[in-house]
Amino acid sequence: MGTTTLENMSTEQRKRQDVVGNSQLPSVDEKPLRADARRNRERIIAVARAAFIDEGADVQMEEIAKRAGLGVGTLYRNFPTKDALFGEVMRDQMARIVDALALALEDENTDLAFRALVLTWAEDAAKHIGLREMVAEFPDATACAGQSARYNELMEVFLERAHREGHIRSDITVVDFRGLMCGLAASIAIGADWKRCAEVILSGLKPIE
Amino acid sequence: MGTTTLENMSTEQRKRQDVVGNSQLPSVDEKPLRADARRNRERIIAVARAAFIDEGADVQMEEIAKRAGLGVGTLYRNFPTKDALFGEVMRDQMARIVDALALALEDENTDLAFRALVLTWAEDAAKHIGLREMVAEFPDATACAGQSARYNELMEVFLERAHREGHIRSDITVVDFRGLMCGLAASIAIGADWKRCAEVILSGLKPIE
Amino acid sequence: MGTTTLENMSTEQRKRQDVVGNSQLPSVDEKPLRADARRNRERIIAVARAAFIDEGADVQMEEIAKRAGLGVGTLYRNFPTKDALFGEVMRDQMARIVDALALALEDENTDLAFRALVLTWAEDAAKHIGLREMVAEFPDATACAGQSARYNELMEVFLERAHREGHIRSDITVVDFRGLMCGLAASIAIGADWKRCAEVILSGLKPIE
Amino acid sequence: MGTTTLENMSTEQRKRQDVVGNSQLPSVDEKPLRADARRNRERIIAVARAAFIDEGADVQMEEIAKRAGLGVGTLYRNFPTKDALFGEVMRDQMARIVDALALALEDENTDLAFRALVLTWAEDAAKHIGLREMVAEFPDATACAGQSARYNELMEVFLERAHREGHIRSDITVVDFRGLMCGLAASIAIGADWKRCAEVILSGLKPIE
DNA sequence: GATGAATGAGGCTTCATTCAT
DNA sequence: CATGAATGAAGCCTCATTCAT
Repeated sequence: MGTTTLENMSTEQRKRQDVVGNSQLPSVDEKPLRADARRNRERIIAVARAAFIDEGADVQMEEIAKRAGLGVGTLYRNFPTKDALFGEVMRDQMARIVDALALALEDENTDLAFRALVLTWAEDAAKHIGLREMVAEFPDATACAGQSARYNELMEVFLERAHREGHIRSDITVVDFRGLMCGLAASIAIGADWKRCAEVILSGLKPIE
Repeated sequence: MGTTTLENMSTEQRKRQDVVGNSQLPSVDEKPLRADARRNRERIIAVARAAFIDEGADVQMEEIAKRAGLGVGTLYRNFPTKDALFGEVMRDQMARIVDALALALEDENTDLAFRALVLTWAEDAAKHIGLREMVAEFPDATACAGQSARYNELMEVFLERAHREGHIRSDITVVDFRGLMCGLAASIAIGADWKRCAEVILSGLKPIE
Repeated sequence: MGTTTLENMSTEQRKRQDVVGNSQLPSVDEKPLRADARRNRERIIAVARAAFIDEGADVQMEEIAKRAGLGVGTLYRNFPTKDALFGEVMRDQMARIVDALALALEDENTDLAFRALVLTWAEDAAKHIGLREMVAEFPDATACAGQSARYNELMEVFLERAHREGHIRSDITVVDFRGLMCGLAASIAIGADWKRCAEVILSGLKPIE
Repeated sequence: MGTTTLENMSTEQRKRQDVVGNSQLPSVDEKPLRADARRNRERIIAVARAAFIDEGADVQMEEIAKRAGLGVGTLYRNFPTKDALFGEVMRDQMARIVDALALALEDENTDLAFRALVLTWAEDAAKHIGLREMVAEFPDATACAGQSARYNELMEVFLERAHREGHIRSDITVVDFRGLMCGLAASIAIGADWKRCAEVILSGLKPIE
């Protein structure tokens, strides 16, 4: 009792915020009207993100350009290298994750918010098997050091609060948690059930009474 | 009671069997003795395994050849393609894992044996970050379908027994467990602490009282 | 009478259509003008054709690229594999041969047209010793199955007409004729005189009175 | 009348001498008895000849060694390079051809002997499609310059006699004839009927009345 | 000598990146 | 600025040849 289980998912569902978000790409149809150079950049990121989180980092630049309805040259005008693009996409993805985290922090029901955060992540990871690879490279990416730092700060607070409230073990660090989330994605990518794996992690994070 | 914790690791340690094993490569110095035509094949596997489990699948054939003190041709004499070599290494690695599992099954203390299995895996994964990639490809590898099937059988028994004895939840499937182990490796590869992550998984696998 | 001999070649010459055609490659000097993205493809084919019909199929892709003043990548952008390029060149060459055949069919003087066809082929084969190898692979090439079929149809008609008019033996099939032309090229490639060999074939094809 | 046609093949058959000969390879079973180092060389040539005339020059050295029941090293002990082996096989093959020619020269019925020579060659070429490639390289092979020269001498005589007796045209040189034979093999290799093609050549070689 | 494992130059192909239009 | 054709380094693989046993 007090423990949130899979049974009351409907309640939890309301709280979740998809860390992947809508993939409403800016439509290609609109003829290159003048000031949408900015649009292009966002369009590229959107397309690249979709490609990278769905298929992993080895999607080719030509392919991304094609899907964006652009030439490769335009990709390279916006991002000097593939790594830079991947980095930018990581930043974008990280921003969503940080946003979701920030939102979760506002929830006064720490336990429920924490559960929702992990479950949403698992569900997203089930839909986008490339997510694991992307989050696996976060630590190395100087590109999104800022986002990463903010994530760490927020998660630090979140973990601390959750611990204080008795929801999770005290020894888990932010790095551990990030690792576990990456691991969760890896489990799911291999074919494991996202709900059960998420429950194992969630359950395993609880304090040992 | 019954719960094995991190405190009595020294006891557990005795029980573990390294699933990676000693990497004592036959030294290169010894002049190519005649009868070790066979040795060479094993040498290649050993070197390739070291390379693949330490750095992942994209180590180049030339590099493996160099490390083995051989020309690429020799690699290709023994394995028709890079995939074949990788597959063989997977089979080799899988064999160790299956052996460790079989040994664990012989232990009458199911709980302890289970713990040891997971902890050893975590420790290995910490030392060899390429392991995640390798195990992630097991399911697809026809090369080691046999090993994989045997793993599933044994683990099925193990999980069933552990469940019956009240050590783990009942809903976890073999696929889930394999996924969790792969995920554990992924967590660790990102920099999370292997012991803590393993404990989270182990703890999370316990039945919900 | 009716028999055309080597003596009145000048007359025949007018009727012939070179099945190899002018090898006027677009000069390399002209700076890569924009609109000749299409030109480049043709340039590649032209260069590759020159290489293949002069030296055979084992000219390297790098070599062809170099001669075309291009990088290998450009070759592969236009043709996915070397076989595809060779196939395209075959199609191109076959088209010329079929065109020459179609033209010959329009000539009301069947005998003369037939002679001219064979003689032109012999002369071409003398200039391009790789032609034999190329025509030898026509039958297997799915790439130019259409051209090949059309050749067969036309030649069937041609042979039938020539036979009906009493110019060639009745037992010769289209396959035989193609074989003989390939053989003619082989004879010439070895150093035999193209005119004499062609005359032997032509004479041998006449009906046995 | 006087003209030999396909109808009386049985008569011709008696006169022919297979220029390919029996492929009775020295049996492998006999344990390396002492003085058969010599045997090995002949065995290699026999096996290599079978391989080359059946499949062409790109049969691999390993393959030939395997078929000969030997190691590659032994091949290379006997022949320094693949070209040397191929050259030796050419010499061997050429020897058979020269022998057949010499035998044909002994026949007082020049016309019949000539026909038989060509027909046998065509039949052999139909059975061994690699023959074309081999004879195509005779001219370049210094290895069998002697055989080649002898062939030329004998054929010179043969052609001269045949011409004198009114069986063949006067303008055909030995090089032409060799070319035509190579071409005949090429025709056949492509799928043309060996008999009809041979008849075309034979008929074409007759003097123009 | 015989053996066959080892060698490595050379060929085909890919794909991130550059650059002329 | 956008485009996409061109580039070429780098990776996989083959096979004639060498060499240790």
